[in-house]
Amino acid sequence: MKHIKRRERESSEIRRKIIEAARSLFLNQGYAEVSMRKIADQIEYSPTTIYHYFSNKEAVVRELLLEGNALFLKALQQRVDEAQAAGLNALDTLKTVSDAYVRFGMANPEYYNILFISNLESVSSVSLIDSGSFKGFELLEGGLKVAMEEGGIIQGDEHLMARSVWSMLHGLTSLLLNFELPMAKANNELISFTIDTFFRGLSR
Amino acid sequence: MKHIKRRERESSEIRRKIIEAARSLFLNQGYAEVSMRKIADQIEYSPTTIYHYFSNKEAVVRELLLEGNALFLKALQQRVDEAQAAGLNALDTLKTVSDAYVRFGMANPEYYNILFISNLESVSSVSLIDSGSFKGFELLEGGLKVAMEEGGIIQGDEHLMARSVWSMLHGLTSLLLNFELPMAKANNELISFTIDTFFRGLSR
Amino acid sequence: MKHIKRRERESSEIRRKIIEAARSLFLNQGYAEVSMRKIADQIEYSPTTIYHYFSNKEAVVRELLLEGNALFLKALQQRVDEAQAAGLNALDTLKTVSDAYVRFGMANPEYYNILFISNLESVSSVSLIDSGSFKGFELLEGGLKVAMEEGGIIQGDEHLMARSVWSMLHGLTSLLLNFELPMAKANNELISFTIDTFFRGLSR
Amino acid sequence: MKHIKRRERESSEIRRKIIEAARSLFLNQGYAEVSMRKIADQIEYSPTTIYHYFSNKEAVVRELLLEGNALFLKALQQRVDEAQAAGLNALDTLKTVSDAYVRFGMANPEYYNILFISNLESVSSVSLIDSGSFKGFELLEGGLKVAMEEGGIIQGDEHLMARSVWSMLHGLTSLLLNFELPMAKANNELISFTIDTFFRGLSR
DNA sequence: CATGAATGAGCTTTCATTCAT
DNA sequence: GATGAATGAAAGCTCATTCAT
Repeated sequence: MKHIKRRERESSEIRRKIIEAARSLFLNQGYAEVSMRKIADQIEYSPTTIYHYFSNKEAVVRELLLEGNALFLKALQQRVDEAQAAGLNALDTLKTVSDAYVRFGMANPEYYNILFISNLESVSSVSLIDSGSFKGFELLEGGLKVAMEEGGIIQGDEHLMARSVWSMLHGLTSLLLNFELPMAKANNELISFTIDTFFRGLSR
Repeated sequence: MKHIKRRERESSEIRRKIIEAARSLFLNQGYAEVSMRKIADQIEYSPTTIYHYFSNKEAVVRELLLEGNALFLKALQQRVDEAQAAGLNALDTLKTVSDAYVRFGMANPEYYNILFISNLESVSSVSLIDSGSFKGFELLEGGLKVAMEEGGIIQGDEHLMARSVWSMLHGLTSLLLNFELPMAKANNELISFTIDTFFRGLSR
Repeated sequence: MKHIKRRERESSEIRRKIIEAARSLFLNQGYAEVSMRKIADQIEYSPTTIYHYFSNKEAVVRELLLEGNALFLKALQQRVDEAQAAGLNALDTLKTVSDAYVRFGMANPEYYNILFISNLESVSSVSLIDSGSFKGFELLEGGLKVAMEEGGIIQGDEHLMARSVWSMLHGLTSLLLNFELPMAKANNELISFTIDTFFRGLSR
Repeated sequence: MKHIKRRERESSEIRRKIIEAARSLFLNQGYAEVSMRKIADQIEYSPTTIYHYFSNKEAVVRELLLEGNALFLKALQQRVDEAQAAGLNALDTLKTVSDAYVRFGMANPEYYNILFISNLESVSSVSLIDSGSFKGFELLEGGLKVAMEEGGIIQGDEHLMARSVWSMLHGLTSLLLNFELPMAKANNELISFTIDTFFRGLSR
């Protein structure tokens, strides 16, 4: 029994190492640079070993994608829970969740890239319906609907609004991540200013 | 003399062909798929020939980048000129230029990708100061300053505001380009709604 | 004791499964496609398990070869027995055994390929003397000798004749198996015509 | 001009070397052993170089196949011509062409294997209609028809007969090539005996 | 008895690039 | 001005096999 447990753990450890390495390569060099060989080099195993744990390269990336999805959704959901615990209204909840979106991206640039920037067509087999981005979208849409009912924001098509909010958040995040413009100063300020401005535009 | 002239012209023609081919490959298959061999195949010259006109692959991409920059800036500037010809105030000018930004991205996805999405680190040698994005940024910043003076928008740090506007525009454009979410309906509606909302948030 | 018996039986079962899987891969995809991994996958055991029952890949193939040999010889012998039970003369016996040869090949293409087409040099360690092909050859030779004595066929070197008959049968079988020429029509007709013609040539 | 010629020749020389190497590997080790690397090693070029001359492995094998086809047909045709020059009747022509068939196989074992033993499905793109085997078959069929008309052989379906003759020849050749049975003695004797016997069976 | 772990060697193929001509 | 020749490096992947447990 112990034996089995140890084995399983070891198994998982290498699996972990593999996707950690993939994640790091992804972060530092982009998708094109994630190669089985480089992963193998990084974890100091032979390339063949990776094929023990993943059936091919796509499977590695898919795992990364799924993991990112889960973390992303968890981060959003957690902020929602906190907001509700604090008794925030729908509009303020939307704002704090928006903040959580951007924070997630900044804290997990590699995941954010995988999820929303790199166009991983090859891995599209991951069901969009189950994906964090889809669920996150629904969460956003739901929040907007409630905010409308509460009268915090203007009436309108919540679907359209959700796409609009998402655009703003995505732009904010991806510029922060990939374009450290020389004039970049206070990122925090930019984040709150942008979110505030946008939601002010939505307020009645 | 004539000879030389003809040669030069031919030279330029091939240069043209090369970057056109690169652009098309970029558009249709993504950066990773742009290879010297594929460019050569497409223009029906040998790979070696490309090295007559460009010292290496990076140089080809850089040229594309410069070209994209120029077109991008031109598109924005043109809209500014039209706005001024029409006697628009600063706020409305900003809005129509914002529209131009997104339209450029949609009309020139390959350039937009090269300029703002693909992280072409290798080509970072292109001076940012001269880049279209930088000039576009200044243009935006200037517009915001004037709008403040005109009283159309709230007072504040125009630099911060410019980054904020840019974020919104970039998010809008890149989501439109790379994430045709299944729920995508009316893109035009999304564009105008987002821009309007954001600038309403900036208005006093 | 029971334990051992059970184990042995299980052992044999897996041995069986292994060579069955190998045979099926051989048949469906050719020798090159028989890999230890694929066999393992097919029987749903780990590749390592195979090495419990066979020392290496060659051993698996050799087993297949031996099995094929046995079946082949059995098929021929059975037809001989039937012929004698029916009181056929030597010439007619030869003809019906020839038919059995071709039928065996068509009914067991994978074995026929292993035995007579694939050139399994690596497995040449199987003693030819014990092989079905050798025994089959002797059977053929013996039949020819008797037929000569009976006066059904011309006098001559029965060894040479046996090789000759074998050639004809092998050509017939292997063309039928591996070259379904578009003009292929009635295989049965071809078989009987060829055998009849050849033995008419041998008749006095 | 000289320059160009030399280049072309060199070009062809390497092409030659490549397919010679492939041919030799084919002969000595079988199709599975023909690898781009091994070819490259044998001709002492880098594997990449081969891709200058052939677009992929299949193209190399296809060239071999085409070449074999051509040589095969040429060998048969030549014997036909000789027979006609010598004024042979149709039956004797068939017999000498049969001999040529077997001689070709023995003289060019690698080609014979490629053409008629290895089942090169991947290369089936070579049109069967144009193939040497098909043309050779037609030649055989035609000869049989004439022989019937001349009264040298029995009346019958010349198509069936051609398949039958082909079977006999193929069996003879492939046994000679791939099964040097220990009892092998006089191959020449076997060849003529088998051909004679078969055609005696066909004679009226 | 059975297997998970691991590997070195090999596979076909594409890449950017250089060099001589 | 243009190219054919050539390559080293790297890609994703499969193979038979060994070893410790």
